[in-house]
Amino acid sequence: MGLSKSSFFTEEQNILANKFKALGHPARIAILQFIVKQGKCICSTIVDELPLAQPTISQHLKELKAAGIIKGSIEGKGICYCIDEEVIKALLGQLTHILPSKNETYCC
Amino acid sequence: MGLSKSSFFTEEQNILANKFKALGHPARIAILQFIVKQGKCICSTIVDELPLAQPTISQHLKELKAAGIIKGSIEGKGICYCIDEEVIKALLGQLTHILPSKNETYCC
DNA sequence: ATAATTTATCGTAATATTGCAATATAATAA
DNA sequence: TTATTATATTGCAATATTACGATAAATTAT
Repeated sequence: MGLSKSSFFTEEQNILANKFKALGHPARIAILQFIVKQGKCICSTIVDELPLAQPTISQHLKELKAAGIIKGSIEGKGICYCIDEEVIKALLGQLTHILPSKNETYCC
Repeated sequence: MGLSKSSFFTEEQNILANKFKALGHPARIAILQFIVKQGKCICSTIVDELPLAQPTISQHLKELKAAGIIKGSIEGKGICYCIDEEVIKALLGQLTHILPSKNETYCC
């Protein structure tokens, strides 16, 4: 029925899936890469950098923030976003768990 | 207009986003975790394990396979799926790149 | 206060995803 | 051959996402 049956899965599975989902769009990957490239936080420079309208960028930033991937804080005129290191580290850990241990035998 | 403007982004960004997108659903996380738990590949045991109909599981497996996250091979009666280690390793590497280097200063 | 700048929200059209019943396909078993 | 078992595909309804114009809200500058 189109409704994703998230209630049938564990809270952990839903949260993890949600973070990956937030990373699952080229615009959001581009935004993250740009934030990392700038080193320090930036704000609406992203709008000048990417071929998307300001409301669209704003929406993507909101999603990344809702998933906990980035943090934002007011800085002077605008809002300054940056990567939440802890979240990325946690994702790395969880992806490592999905990596099967090396000494097992596989069939494929 | 709803159409994701993937042509405006690099091939690399699109492929990476696609893999994350494949991981961005609780059912697919559950499927991957189950495959890992079983160690060896399994096939339609997933259907008995998860609260989803067989065509739905089949569709999720197809998406995971299309994104290159899992591999499948015919084994006896059924089809045997397993994690593609190399892909997970590559994802780990790319996530590490998104992790900013530690000695920088952040504003958030 | 007014203007300028920056970011967020609303509304809505186009498209994509999700889930499943029904059905098809493929391979083995009897 | 005819069953049986395992997986894939089709078609469709319900819902979600994507993108953006218009507009609002918030802040700084003049």
